[in-house]
Amino acid sequence: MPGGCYAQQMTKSGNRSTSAAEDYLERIQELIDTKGYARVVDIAGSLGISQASVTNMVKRLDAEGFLHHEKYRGLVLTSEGEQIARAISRRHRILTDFFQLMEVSPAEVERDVEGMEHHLSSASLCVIEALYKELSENRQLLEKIKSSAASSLGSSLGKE
Amino acid sequence: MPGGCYAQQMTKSGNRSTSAAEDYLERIQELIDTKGYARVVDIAGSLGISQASVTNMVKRLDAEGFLHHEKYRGLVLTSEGEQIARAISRRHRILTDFFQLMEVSPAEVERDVEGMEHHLSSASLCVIEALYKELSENRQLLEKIKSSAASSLGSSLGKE
DNA sequence: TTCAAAAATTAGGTTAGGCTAAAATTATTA
DNA sequence: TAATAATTTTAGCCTAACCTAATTTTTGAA
Repeated sequence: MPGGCYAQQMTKSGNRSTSAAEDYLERIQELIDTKGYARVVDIAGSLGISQASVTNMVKRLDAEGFLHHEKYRGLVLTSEGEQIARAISRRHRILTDFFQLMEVSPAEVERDVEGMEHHLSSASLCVIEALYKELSENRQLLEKIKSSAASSLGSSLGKE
Repeated sequence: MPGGCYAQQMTKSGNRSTSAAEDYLERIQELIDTKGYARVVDIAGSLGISQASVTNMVKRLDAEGFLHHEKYRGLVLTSEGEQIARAISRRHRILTDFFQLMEVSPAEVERDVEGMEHHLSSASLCVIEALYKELSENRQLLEKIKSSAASSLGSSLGKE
């Protein structure tokens, strides 16, 4: 079966990417995909943090080999950085698809996925992916699960 | 339906509990449940951090109203602290049950759940719970999902 | 082509959550 | 009960990741 559930998040060289670093790489890749380039000001806007913070992190990501940065000029991801960005973004998509299918509210999906995407093993991700596949092909089952979830959610105060 | 999917993680007073604080509260409750008391040295051992760090966090949790601490003596959770501990511990159980059912390896389940349990909305948790219920009653479906997950995992390098 | 606005960087500061080493307190045992 | 061991706390330090304010560089419009 093609499109397997790969999801490595470590680098060959042993460099550890933190959750924050992974978020930056993911956004940078997104910006490059959509606009062709990623400026500090756009990264900052997209992540909701200051430009100064972005500059600092970019410096660090350069030092760690995830991207190349030329001062006042621009940046490009290395293959290592791009690999991480793609992996995170794939996790993001799988998790988002899954929770959206289950009709969790958009705001909650976003928050939950953002919180989870850096922490799931490949195995668990594959489980989510398999469930998504099954439930999107089996609407009757999907309805059963959704109503079961909704009824137990109903008997509580909710959280957000 | 009893035993609804409540999972609030905020306090009435508006005190925000961070992930770290929630981990402490969860462990403290566990220790109290099993040994009757929670000492600094045991909390430290259980979380794998230094006793000094525990003392500091305990001071903070006291100041924020999650527990009462008497120096050199001991500590007890307030109802607010206990409420958070129970909520987190319930999330922990639901997630662990789910991934165990899916035959994710024990080490991965532990890491994944630890990473997720502080970030999931009630709605998403209810979905997981509903899936657990359905899959544990429908072995045929369970096998289908597991083999689908395993096959897509197989076509990758894995991660851990 | 110059100069103001925009973008990027630097400098210096904060907070959370860790750490070690040393001091203080409590518990245990000879 | 006195000394040693265990536990807890304090003091001081570190890192990641953010911040604001000030400065430098680049860009774009008159």
